Amino acid sequence: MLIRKQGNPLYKQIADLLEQEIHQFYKAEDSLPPEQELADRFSVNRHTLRKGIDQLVTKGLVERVHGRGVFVLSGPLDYSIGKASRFSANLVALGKGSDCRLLRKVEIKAQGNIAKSLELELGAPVIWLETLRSVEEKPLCVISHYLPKQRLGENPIEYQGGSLHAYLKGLGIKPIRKMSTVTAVLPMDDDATLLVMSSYQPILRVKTLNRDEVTGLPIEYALARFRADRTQLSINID
Amino acid sequence: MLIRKQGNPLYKQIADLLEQEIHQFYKAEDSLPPEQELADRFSVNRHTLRKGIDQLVTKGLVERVHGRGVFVLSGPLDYSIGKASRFSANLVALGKGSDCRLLRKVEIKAQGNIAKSLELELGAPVIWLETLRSVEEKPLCVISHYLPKQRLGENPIEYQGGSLHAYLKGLGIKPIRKMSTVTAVLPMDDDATLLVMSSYQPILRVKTLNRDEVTGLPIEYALARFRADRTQLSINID
DNA sequence: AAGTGGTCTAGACCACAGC
DNA sequence: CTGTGGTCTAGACCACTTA
Repeated sequence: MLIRKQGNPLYKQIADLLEQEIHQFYKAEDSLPPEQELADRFSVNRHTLRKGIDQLVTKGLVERVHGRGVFVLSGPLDYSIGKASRFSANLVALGKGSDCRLLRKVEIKAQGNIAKSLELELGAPVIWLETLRSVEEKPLCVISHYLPKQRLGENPIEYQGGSLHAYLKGLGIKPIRKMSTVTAVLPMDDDATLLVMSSYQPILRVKTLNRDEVTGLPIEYALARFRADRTQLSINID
Repeated sequence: MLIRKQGNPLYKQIADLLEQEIHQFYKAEDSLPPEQELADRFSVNRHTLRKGIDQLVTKGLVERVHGRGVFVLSGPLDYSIGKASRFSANLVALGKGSDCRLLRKVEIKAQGNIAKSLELELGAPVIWLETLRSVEEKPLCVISHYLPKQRLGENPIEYQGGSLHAYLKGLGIKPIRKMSTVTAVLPMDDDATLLVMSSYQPILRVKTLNRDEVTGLPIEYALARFRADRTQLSINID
C-alpha cells in the first residue's frame, strides 16, 4: 500500500491519506483511531505514524490531546481582510481597549532588551504587567508591559485593570508613543490559550516604546500580541 | 547538565540553550555543529537533538540544508514605513543589495476595492503589476501594484523591473504614501512558492495607498506580502 | 569517499484522562 | 486500572553535498 520512495517519505504519504479520509469520513470533534492502531494499519512504526500526524497538526487539521486522542478540528478559517476590518485596532488608539483584564503583576529586575529599551541599569526594578484585552467579549490581544519602577514616583502600582494609560495619567505621567515595530509570528502556547486561538494562526507582534512627555524618559516598554484574524493595524501618515 | 523533568522535555531545553548560544556566538550564515556532535555534547540521542533543532526551524531561527548543515538565518529586516519610504530606498538605507523582478503586467478593469481605493469608476482601465523583491538573493516580498492608467499620462507602461517609484518619477509622478494597513495571514499557495517558504509560516500583508504629490489623486494601490520571518516593520510617529 | 542531514524501525518508559 | 498520547534511546540505512 505505502511505498518507500525518494521525495515522498512514508510519513508524508500517511499524512495525505489521513487528510483525505478526514475530509471524507470525519467531522469536527471526531477522534482518530489510536496511534498504535493506525501505525499497525499502515504497517509502519508508531514514530513514523506520529510524524505523519504532526503534519496535520501543523496544518491545523487535527489537534492532539494528551491522554485522550487526536481530534479533528473544524474547517479552515477565513482570513479575509474584510472580516478583520470589523475588529480593526487603530495603532494610535492602542491601550484603550474596551475591556482590559490584569493577568499578572510582578516586580522583576531589568535585563536584556528590557533594560536596554527602558534605558535602565541591569538589575533596576521593573514592574511587569500582563494584560488581556477583549473586544465584544472576545479576546483580542495580550500585552506585556514593562514599567521602570523608579520613574513611577513614590506611588506603589495599584493598577488593577482598565485603561493602563489612564492610570498612569493619574500618576502624573503622560506616555507618548515614539516607535513601534511590527512583525508576525506563530503564537507561543500560553498566548494561543489566552487568545483562544489555534497555534497555527499567526499573531501580530507589536513592540512599542513610550516615553513620558515631560521628562522624555522611557516610561513603558510593551510587547503586544494580537490575534491577526481580528486585527488590522492602521497607519496614517500626514 | 540537562535534567529530565515533567513539562520541560530535553528537546525543549536543548532548543532554549541553542537559541541562547546562537544569539551570543553565531551570526547569520554560520552553520551549527553537526547533529551527531551536538547530540554527543548534550548526551542525548540524535533524534532528541533533532527535535530540539526542529523548534528553532519552526521559530525561523535556523534553516536546514540537506547534506550541508544547519544554518543560522539573518534576523528580520527592519522595514520602515514613513511618508516617502519606498522599497528600494528602504533597503538601500540598510546597505543591502536588492532586486525587483516583474512577474506580470496586465491591464484590467477597475472593480471592488481597487476602484474604490483608487477613486475610479467601475471598469476604468488599471495596470496591474506583480513584482517579486529579493534581498541578497533571497525573496522577501511579493507586491501587487494597481495603477490607474488614465493618470499615467500618454505613456504606455514600459516598466520592466527595478525601482517602480523611480520609473514613475520618470513619468513626472511622485507617489506619496498616505495610508497603510498591516495584518498577518498565512500565505496563499502562489505566494508561498514565490517566497520559498512553508505555507504554515505567517506573512505580513501591507496594504498601501499612494497619492501623486502634485494632483493629490491616488496613483498606486499596493498589496504587499512580506515573509514575516525576514521582516519587521518600523513605524515612527512624530 | 567522507560528512551531513533525512527517514525509518524497535522497544521502553512516562504523563494524562477516564472508568 | 487501562488506554491514550509524549518523550527518549539505540541503531540502521538513505540522499544530498563537497571535495
